Amino acid sequence: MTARIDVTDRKILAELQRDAGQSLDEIARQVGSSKTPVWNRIRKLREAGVIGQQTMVLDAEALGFEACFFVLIRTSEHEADWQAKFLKALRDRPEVQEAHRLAGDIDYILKVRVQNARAYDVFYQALISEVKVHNVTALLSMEEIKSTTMLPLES
Amino acid sequence: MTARIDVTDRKILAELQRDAGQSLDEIARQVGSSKTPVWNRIRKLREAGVIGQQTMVLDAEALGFEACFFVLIRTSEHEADWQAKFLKALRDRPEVQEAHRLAGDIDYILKVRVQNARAYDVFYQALISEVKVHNVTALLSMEEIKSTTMLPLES
DNA sequence: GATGAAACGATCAACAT
DNA sequence: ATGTTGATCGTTTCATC
Repeated sequence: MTARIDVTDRKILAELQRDAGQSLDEIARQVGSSKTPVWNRIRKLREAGVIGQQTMVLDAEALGFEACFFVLIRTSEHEADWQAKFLKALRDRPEVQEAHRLAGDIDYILKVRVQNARAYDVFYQALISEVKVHNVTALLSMEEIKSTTMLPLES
Repeated sequence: MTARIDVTDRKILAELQRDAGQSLDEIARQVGSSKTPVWNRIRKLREAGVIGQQTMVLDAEALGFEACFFVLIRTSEHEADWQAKFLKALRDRPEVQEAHRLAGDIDYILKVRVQNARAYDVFYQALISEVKVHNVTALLSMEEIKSTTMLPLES
């Protein structure tokens, strides 16, 4: 299933996640190879789904998204169709940037990025009116110390 | 300070975060403009810091990062130099993908991506030996329902 | 894995509105 | 001031060795 990913592949991936804008020549130089083999590897990694979306990371604050909440959710419902409905609600709401189902006491965690506290409340009210949840705790971020999607690929 | 960002800028940004690989011509067509003005706007947004890193999002699981933890941290220390040391520790550790300072009861939340539970323990032991923390709760992700850095820019 | 050719895209200057 | 055109240059893509 999973294609074998060797040291050169990992170096290429490390470069691509660091700066997806650089040219093949630059990447080839960094990984100690040349254009064509690098290009073929990238194509294969893309086909295998190892490489996903290519995006520009934007400055949330500059665009008016000044509030960020982490939301801890406990629920008493664990039937399949409740879950399907809940997951769909999360996937459909663009303010939800992350959603994970957890092991243990707390069932779900969300990261929600909104304009301000009032916009969070609108989101919250809409969510709880759509699906029943037992307990919700919102943690308000005061400062984003770090935020990256980069994986440490130096192995 | 913050440059005015108009509707066209927002449309361009929406396209760039959706797919940073598309050509200027495509973007221009999508936003109803043409190449040069779009290019000038992108340059300005880049200079203003609204556009940050250009990256490829990789499949963490395919690369062997099979465990993801959210870590809730309480501390009793609130002096400036403790904080500086703590923040530096977080920024220096590549397994920390997100770190936020919070309002309220819990002081910090981290998102930590590692190979497996044992690698998390190594990280945890290293962190608490570097800086004193009062209380740590780790939430283990069982399923990544959603993960994006995209901001909802349809305003 | 290297070479090179053809298609394509970015960048910028000169021009037009 | 802002949009349009096109020339130039670099890059990607792919066939061939």
